[in-house]
Amino acid sequence: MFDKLRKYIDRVTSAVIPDEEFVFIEKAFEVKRLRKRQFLLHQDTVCRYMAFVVTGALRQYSIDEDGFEHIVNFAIEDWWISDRGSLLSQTPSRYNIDAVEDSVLLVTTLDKLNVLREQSLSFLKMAHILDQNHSIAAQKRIEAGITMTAEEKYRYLMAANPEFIQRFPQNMLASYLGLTPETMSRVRKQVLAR
Amino acid sequence: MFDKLRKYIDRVTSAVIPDEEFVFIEKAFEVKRLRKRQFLLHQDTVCRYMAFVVTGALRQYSIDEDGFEHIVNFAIEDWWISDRGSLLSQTPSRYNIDAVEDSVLLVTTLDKLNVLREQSLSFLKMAHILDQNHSIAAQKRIEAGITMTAEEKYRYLMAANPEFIQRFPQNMLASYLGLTPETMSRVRKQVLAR
DNA sequence: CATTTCTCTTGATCCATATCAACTGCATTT
DNA sequence: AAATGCAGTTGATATGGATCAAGAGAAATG
Repeated sequence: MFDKLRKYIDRVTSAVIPDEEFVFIEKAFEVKRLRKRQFLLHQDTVCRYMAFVVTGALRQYSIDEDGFEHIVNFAIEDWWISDRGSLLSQTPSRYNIDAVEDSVLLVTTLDKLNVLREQSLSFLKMAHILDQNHSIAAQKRIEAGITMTAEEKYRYLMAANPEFIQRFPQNMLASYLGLTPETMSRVRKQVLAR
Repeated sequence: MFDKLRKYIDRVTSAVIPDEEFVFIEKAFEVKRLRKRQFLLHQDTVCRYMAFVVTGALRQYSIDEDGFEHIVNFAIEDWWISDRGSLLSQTPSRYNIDAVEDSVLLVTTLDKLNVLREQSLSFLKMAHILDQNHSIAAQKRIEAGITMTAEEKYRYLMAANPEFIQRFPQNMLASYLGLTPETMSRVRKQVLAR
């Protein structure tokens, strides 16, 4: 359970966490299990958790005035998921996060997170690297949105996150790319044809 | 010159930097002046600087295979600009950054940045807050890209960054929103009509 | 295991935005 | 002040992707 998180931190920091440091990390997290369709975050509530995905798959999405869902993020094993804006400022979130598959998470709260960053240098480092990676990926995704055609978006997804394509149903992938399921189906056919 | 940066850090951290700490910050930065059209970063080169804009205006953009520019970021007074991905990993950038107006910057390098984060707690805090804000804004922009119509994008820009509309020519704003200048012009007319 | 409910596909049509083109200032250069 | 060029506007036309509709599997549910 916690071992998965430990290995993850070792990997992204390219180091090995000392046992005495990992104790703090263990104490800051608790296990949370979600069945498919259960929620980690409901819109209009304050985001309580920052979650590390041990097993399973989740999605983060908003719902527009016409009731349509727009998926803004996915998370699978070894990913983090939360609404940082809401968590940090303790204001209601515009997003929902729910489980696409039965999932096991390690969750922590804002307070514990703040303490943890002071207690564990490894964790601080990891958080920093995470921020960087996140910001780089976000930059690329913004660019994709204003630059790419439907087919290019799909190809980009195949290149950047092939796991997602195996893992999530096509209508969700379509939403994530900002396409309709119909267009997604046609584009996929096109791309696979060559 | 440096006073602008000092006030900025005080403001975002909601605190006052002690003099002895600000000395480190002053030492880590140097002044760089750019005339309109001069570059801070050329694509295919490694990004050297993280820059704080004292006065002026800059843009960050990529150029696609057909030679079209796509603006991914603007920066004006009190904004930071850099290609973090390139700076951090010391790999060639896909972006250009140039001055849209004559500009005065305070620039620092990766090495100095790393030292600075250890020397100044205020700076570390600021960097952290910056990361958060950046990641929240990026999330929203991604959502905007997959959710909004042309008119909604323009309205969103008016709401989120009204300074940009005064400051940058319309064709650049169009590129930033992922629209053609023609569509931009029509949408603007629409919006201003009411 | 039958029934209901999703998901995906395919076709027909529609619409928002891109593209192409011409014209009008402004601003910059000579 | 004439010449050149660029930013913005407006109109006509084209097109990528959305929408609407129907059917076929696949999967969840009683």
